[in-house]
Amino acid sequence: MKATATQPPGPTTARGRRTRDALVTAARTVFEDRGYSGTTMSDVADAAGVSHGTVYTYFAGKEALLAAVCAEVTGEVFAAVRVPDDLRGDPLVRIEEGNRRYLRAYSRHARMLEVVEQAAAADPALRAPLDSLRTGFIEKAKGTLLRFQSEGIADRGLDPEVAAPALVGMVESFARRWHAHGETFEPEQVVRTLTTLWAGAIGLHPPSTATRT
Amino acid sequence: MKATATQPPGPTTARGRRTRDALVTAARTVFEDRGYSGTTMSDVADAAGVSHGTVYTYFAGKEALLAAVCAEVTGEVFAAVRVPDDLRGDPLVRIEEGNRRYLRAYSRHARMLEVVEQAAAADPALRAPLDSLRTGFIEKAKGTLLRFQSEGIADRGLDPEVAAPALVGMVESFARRWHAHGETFEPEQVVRTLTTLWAGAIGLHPPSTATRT
Amino acid sequence: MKATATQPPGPTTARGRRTRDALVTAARTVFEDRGYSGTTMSDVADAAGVSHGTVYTYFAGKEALLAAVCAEVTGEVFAAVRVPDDLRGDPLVRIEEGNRRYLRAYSRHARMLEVVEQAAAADPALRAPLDSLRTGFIEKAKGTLLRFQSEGIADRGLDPEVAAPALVGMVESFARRWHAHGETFEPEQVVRTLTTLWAGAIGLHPPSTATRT
Amino acid sequence: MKATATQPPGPTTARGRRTRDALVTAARTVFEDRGYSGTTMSDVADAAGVSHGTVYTYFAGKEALLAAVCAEVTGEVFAAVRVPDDLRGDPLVRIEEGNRRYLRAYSRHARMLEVVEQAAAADPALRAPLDSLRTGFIEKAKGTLLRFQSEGIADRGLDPEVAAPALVGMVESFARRWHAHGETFEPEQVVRTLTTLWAGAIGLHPPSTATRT
DNA sequence: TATGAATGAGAGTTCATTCAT
DNA sequence: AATGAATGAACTCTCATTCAT
Repeated sequence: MKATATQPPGPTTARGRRTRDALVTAARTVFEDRGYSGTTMSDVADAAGVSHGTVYTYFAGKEALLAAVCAEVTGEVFAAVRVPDDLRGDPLVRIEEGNRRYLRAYSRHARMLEVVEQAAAADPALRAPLDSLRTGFIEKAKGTLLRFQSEGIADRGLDPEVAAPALVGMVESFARRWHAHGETFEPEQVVRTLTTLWAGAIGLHPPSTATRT
Repeated sequence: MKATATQPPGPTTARGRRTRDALVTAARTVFEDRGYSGTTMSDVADAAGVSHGTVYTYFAGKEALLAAVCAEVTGEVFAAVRVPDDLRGDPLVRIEEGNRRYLRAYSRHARMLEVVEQAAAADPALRAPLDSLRTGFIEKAKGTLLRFQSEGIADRGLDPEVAAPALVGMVESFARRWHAHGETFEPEQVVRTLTTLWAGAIGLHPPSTATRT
Repeated sequence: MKATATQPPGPTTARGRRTRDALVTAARTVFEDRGYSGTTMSDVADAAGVSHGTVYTYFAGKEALLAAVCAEVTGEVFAAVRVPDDLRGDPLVRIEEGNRRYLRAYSRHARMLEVVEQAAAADPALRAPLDSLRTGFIEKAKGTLLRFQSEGIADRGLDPEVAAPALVGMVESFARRWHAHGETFEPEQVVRTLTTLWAGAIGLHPPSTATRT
Repeated sequence: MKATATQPPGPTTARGRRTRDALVTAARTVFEDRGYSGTTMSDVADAAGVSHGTVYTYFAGKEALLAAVCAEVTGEVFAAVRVPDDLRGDPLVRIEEGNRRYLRAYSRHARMLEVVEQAAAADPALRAPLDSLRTGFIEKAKGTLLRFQSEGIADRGLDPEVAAPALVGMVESFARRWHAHGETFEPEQVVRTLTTLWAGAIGLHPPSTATRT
């Protein structure tokens, strides 16, 4: 472990804020390019156009820098996935829209999430934001499933504690694989297929099926 | 970058074989303990009871060492998951048995797979064995799905290119999460639930029992 | 503080022993030249004619290196000061010979002792050898004083717990000052004076005084 | 080496004087707490409640800051040790009172003197104030001894050039040791013993009482 | 006078890898 | 085949000092 270096205070001047932002942005790019362990503090400083000592003016160390980038990323992902209320009506539409948004958001940030995962393997402290992101999605899925079950339109025999992480994992792992390999799928085809899988998996038999044919 | 070191030839004497085996075994233990980047060549040499120079007699470098361990592990996993022919009859049973074996095999090797993934994030050359493991499972799933579709017992509207990785990913990501967190599930309950999801996802409506008679 | 780095094992080959010795010798010279904080590991490596990584083959760090030098020095000082038994007769001669040897040994090692003291101020772990050296002399002085008192040839009103450190300190601080400044004293004149002070201080009135006149 | 920074001019406004004083006071506390090399300019600035850039408004650098603190301390010590004229009569009383005051002053400032010594070891420029303090005491002792010798109440065979530094060193090194270790002595007992040693060392045989009457 | 952002030289340390024995 | 001494590039992090505002 490391002697917990004191986190520097936030910048107080406009110039400081600008520099800090430049550092986070630069870090994001460089981390995506070279991975966590492949990135040196000097790489980041260079990319931000400051001396490497300056990085330590704003971040206690490499880890804190990644944490800052990570917070930004998970925030963006989570925000991008929120399904608006007006799509609440049809269960299938709701699932589909969720998947569409998730895949879109995940793709944009896939590399960075991969990098964080790499870093977290070496430094468990970085696991937290990833976990809370994932848990957030799982909780959402669990809520959806429970509602469907209580409405009688989903298989009541399913254990939501198992089903929810499994289904979230299904979409996430597909997205990861999609990004990692060069494989080219037609996005809407993917969305449709995953939605069918999701719906079928929970035994969805909505009145909407009638409408859909 | 790295000067492409030539892979040393395999051991020719019995003693050499013994040393090599000891190294692979030691490496496996140490990697699981400390992760890839957390492990030094000396750690491995110490654990195997040889001097660190000796490691280079058998392996071109750290990466080659991990590759050797990785080959062993993926081989074991793949072998452990093969479903015997006599369970081929009932589709549901077949899926269930596949999931059961997969989860079991994954648990045994979860830590090592995690380590390889960590290493692969930093060094893409290590990606290959992981990919081929995953691809193997996906191909199997694809074959199964195609057969079910041609037998008319699964949803013919599903694109197997999307569905297969998604379903394999569902089980894998559940297994990973299961291992990573301390969460305790009742194994058979998990198998049942994942099987229900799998079957429902592909729209399995087995005339199986009927046909079987 | 520092994560206690594991102390490397001693060298096992002749070559290793040679290198280690060269490092200790080089370190001694360089420390004397530049002080502890003014010396870099590379300075030492250069002086020993090895790469700087090699230093870490034998010493866990800078501190361990100083400790090794320090052990050597304190050992030498202590050995050099032992007064042979055949001078045990006359108390005055005994005191004089003790002072003579102490001053001589101290002068030879004054700079290094100063350096260790400097280092100890920043890192209390290094205080130990210095303290035990000093305590060794004080104990010896205390023993001498007690014997003289019990023989009735020294002032019985003196508290040896105070007098012993004071008298040892008198000689030590003179030696230090002598070395630090360029001041040139005639060595035997110094020995004579310090001996007179020592003897007078403890109220020595030996039968020997008769002989001495 | 270091670019000889020009010493900033003294503060001209009342506010400036206040800030400068705050800095010296803060520096004294922090140096005592963390030692010279363990103290950063920011530590001092923080303790004084100013930004670290401000320190350079008043002091050319870290060294100059220590010099300022050091001047204050040595001044206080020297002042505290002056023996008032009305104790000039009895030689023994005079010696005793000198020792009492010295020990008292030393205790109050022991830590800071230690710190300065530490700094001086790395940077000889800081040696000056310490040396002049010590030299001051030695000169005083020399004067005393010479007077006693000329009055015929001290051993005329002693070389004051050697005896004076030795005796001052005796008291100083005792005080240092007293402070450094946790040892608890009864102060008056120490004063008495040191005085006896001092007096005996110079062969004081005061017709004092006789003369005094 | 005060601020605090920026600098950058430089330190200690690690470890994969090479190579003489 | 085995050893372990030697290498040296590379890295993270510190902090005295400067300077625009």
